[in-house]
Amino acid sequence: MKERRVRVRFAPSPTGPLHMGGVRTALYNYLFAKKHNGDFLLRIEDTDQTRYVSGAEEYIVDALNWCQMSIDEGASVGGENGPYRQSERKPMYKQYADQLIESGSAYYAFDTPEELTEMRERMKAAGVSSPQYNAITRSGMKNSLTLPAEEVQRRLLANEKHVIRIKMPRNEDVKFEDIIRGWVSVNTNNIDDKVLFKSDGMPTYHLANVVDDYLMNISHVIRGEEWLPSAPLHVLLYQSLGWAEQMPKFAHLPLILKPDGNGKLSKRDGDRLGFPVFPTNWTNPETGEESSGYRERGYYPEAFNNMLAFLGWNPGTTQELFSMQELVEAFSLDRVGKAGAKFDFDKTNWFNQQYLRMQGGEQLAPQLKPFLASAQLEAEDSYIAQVCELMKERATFVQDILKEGRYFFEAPTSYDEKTIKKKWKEQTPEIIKELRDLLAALPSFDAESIGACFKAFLEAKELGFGAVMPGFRVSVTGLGAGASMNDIAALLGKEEVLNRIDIALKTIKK
RNA sequence: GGUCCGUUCGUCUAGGGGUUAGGACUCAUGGUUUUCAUCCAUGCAACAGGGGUUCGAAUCCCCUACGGACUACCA
Repeated sequence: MKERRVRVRFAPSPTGPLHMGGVRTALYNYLFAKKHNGDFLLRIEDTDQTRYVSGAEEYIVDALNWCQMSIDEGASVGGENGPYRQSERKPMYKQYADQLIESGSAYYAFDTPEELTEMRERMKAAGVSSPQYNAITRSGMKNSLTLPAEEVQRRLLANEKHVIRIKMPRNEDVKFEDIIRGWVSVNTNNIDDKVLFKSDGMPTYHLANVVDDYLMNISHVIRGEEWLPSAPLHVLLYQSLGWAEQMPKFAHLPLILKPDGNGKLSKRDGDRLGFPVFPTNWTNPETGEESSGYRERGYYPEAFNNMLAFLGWNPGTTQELFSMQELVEAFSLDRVGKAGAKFDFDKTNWFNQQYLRMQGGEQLAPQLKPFLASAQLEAEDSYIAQVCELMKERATFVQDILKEGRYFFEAPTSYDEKTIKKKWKEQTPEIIKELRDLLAALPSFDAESIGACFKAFLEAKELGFGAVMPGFRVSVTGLGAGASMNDIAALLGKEEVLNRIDIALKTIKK
């Protein structure tokens, strides 16, 4: 049998920013597509006009972009199967709804919202916990199954408000094989007569989704587990429309759970727990409320992707650091777990730290520059690169290099109190002064010479490291801890170091 | 409530009949370091419970418990 070309879609609805769970779904789709040399489409599911949020679609495209998932087909890039916004595909759906009516798989329903709630309440009162519009209840409602044909015609011609519902068969087992979960079987008695076509002329998710996946020749539907319960309905739709042969394979992904308590990670968990849930910053256009994103917090998209990929998937080896290309090569849906994964912020930071460290000082320098600029500090590129190289081991984000090593770019304006209190003894000024003069006489001011000089000084004076080093460090950096003083001093240069010592000796008072 | 899906260290997970149940993050301890971080080493720590099947079950089956998703003219 000829293999079908792999075509997958990520199909968010533009009701707000994408959150991590959505990004991971997109990522798995992307990885799967690329692994099989297939296509990754972005389809905007905006059939609910009342929930449309302006800027959300742009946000989604931008976020995907930042995460380095290139879109093969979509509204932002075009393609042969467009349009890629369901609102723009509106005229395409009606015929399929009509087809379902003609084949007897669907029917018109004229019930008003009030009548529907009335029915539900009546059922509840009768002891039915979750009332459904189904094979039983539909006989008591106003629809083309109960109303005389002439009246249905009359109402239709009069343009009376109506929806189209699927006629869910009675007592049939719908089975399908999910790539992640295996065979899933649901009896149709448990599924209601879902609305396929709304009274506003738009299809619901279910119809639009199936029609579009068919028309766009989607081979695999990879989506969140929240869709598992409606998958049987979709399967039925493919069958009723005569598309059983073209039905895509399904893979329902486990959910990403809140790190605390229970439940799936939601948009509202945002900054509540001290970490972003969004890939990039988002400002709610209605309320002006701001939510922080990984990009702006200083995370690398590679680290973010790597972390996300491992939330529910693993390569089966002990390798944890994967470039996008490696992820593509290693990815397989077989290795996606079934159970939900709690998000772990510590691990996310660890990934970022690893990615930071892989880079050389020259790579890091341009990243640090904007932070220097906004702190109104400046330095030569090669100097910044050296600072980065020296400091990267102790940073999680590039900006940490500035945070931890501000003294590389300006003389300390204050001195760490704890260190002064504990280490700045009565004789310290005198010792530091002597060391200063020794350093001043050094012909070559490199780390090695400084180290040698320092050591010789200790030996001559019969002093321990602890008696000299903290004073030296705090004088030059203002801090009690940090990178090797030899390296720091060498980088700063002789003049600057001597200068700082002089100032410190004048300034520091016990 | 109903339907469906799930359950291995605190967290992410490996493992699919015979393993001292492995790795990673976190944490703790020790070593390296003038210090902090890094790095290295070590440690803490798990098969939800009960029944089967089997010579043998974390692994297969059933039940229970717990968790989750869904239950709209939202996706």
